[in-house]
Amino acid sequence: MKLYNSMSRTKEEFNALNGNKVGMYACGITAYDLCHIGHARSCVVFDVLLRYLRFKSYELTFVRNFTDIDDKIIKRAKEVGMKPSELAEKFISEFYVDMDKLNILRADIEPKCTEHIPEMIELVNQLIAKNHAYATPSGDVYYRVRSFSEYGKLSGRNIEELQSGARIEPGDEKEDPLDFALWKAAKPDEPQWDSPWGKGRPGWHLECSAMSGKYLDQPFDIHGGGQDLTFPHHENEIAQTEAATGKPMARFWVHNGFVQINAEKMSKSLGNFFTIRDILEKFHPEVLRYFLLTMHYRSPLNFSFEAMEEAEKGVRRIYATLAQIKLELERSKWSNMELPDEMITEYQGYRAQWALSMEDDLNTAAALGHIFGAMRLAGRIAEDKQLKKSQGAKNLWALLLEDMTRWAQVLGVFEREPSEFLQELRSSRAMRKDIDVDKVEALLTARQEARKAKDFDKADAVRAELSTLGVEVKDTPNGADWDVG
RNA sequence: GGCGGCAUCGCCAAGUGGUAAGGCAGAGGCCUGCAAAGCCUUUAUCCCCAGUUCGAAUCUGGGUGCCGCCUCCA
Repeated sequence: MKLYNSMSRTKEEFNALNGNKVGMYACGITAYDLCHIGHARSCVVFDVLLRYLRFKSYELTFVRNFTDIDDKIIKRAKEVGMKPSELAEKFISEFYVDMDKLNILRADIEPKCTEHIPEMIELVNQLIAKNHAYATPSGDVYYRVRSFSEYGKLSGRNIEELQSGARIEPGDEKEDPLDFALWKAAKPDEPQWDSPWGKGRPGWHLECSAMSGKYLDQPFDIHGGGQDLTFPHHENEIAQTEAATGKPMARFWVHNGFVQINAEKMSKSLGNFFTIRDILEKFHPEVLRYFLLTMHYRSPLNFSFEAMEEAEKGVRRIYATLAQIKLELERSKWSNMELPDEMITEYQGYRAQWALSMEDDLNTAAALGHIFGAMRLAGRIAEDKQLKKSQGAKNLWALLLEDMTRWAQVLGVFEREPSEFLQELRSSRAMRKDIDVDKVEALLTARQEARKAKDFDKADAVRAELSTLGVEVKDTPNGADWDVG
């Protein structure tokens, strides 16, 4: 497959160096608050990458860390009167709640920063020994950025450009404004660990170098994260790891694009901030996951509730078609008729295009387009009175369901039993629109009785009433059904 | 100021040299007691200008507009 490598700024052919073993590391969350849509996107993107690599039979080891100690955690813990470790634990468990709903698979290894202090200290020791780092009298340790000649290679910056923007805070003991902290001397009332430089705690960038180094062979295959982590976080990881080991850190650097609100960056300061929970109050989690896959992972993605409603319709349509096909397949007798060759060819086209799309830098948006194509074809066959009873239709539908299982497994959507999912989706929509389900059922029964008596005026009146409630009635061969309009 | 990205139908969105996927919305039709759902048909020459090429949404140069990073951030 082709994968865009931020380091080379091109799509490159991805292959594993070590047989079919692949090591992947993604920067996880800092556990100080609930996850927002941006986290959801990043996690979905790397979840699909992980699923796809496994689908392609790579033997993948995926590491995703938790930052469970840093400035933000300490600050928030003070605000709410918790210990930083308690706060981090709380938000790590909240993370799992959200991610499970979004059908994000667990990483193989989910290391926590505070459980890897010795590894980090060891890494700092190596850097000091190689003159890439220095301790200050107060017990801070800084990375000597100018000692690493390749600094800036990932983010495409050079030292001089960075120099102009860098500042020294009062009281800093840095040799150079560009230097960044590897180890921070302890402050009173803050979590601290013993180290050769006195009590203190690790800097943020250090943990990813230490933990990826511990769990993955270097260079490992894929390092992922949000676009904003490119600089300085990933740049600093590279500086740390490569200066210490003398080996490249990772072969592919993969960055997902940002979620935006009204074409602007989502941030707390702008007040345009949505947590995953905010969304799931109104929408089924699978709708969110689907929505996140309708755009290429490197593009900025504009979030809105209107866009979510559209996504919801898309998901519903796929499942509705699947449900219809499953129903059709219950037929016991099939004619000997085969499908026209053009239909077979068309179907094979969607199938092939799906694979090509995924091969091309994980183009889930295009892949979904081809799934729609396949669904439309399936529906077209079901519309044809002759074809729908044919052996040919049966074979194609069975093949489609089989393919769909694979597609769903990779994308992490459309995995559910269609009828069950449609029920859940309807409940979710009914809740969002404040629809009283019991009342709807009662009206529906009344309408059915009227219809049985051929009292269509009354039946239509009831339907009109349902319509004002926001409910649309569907008459099917198996009775009346309803959905949120 | 430096670095980078983006601009495709009413909206969302694929498409990196060979003649514009798909979704949502709209229109007409089939189906239906009437509807809904579904299916069929239908709606673009790709921000502007110049250039390269037999051929460009796709490459080059210039312009305009928007966004991101450079400070914690998925």
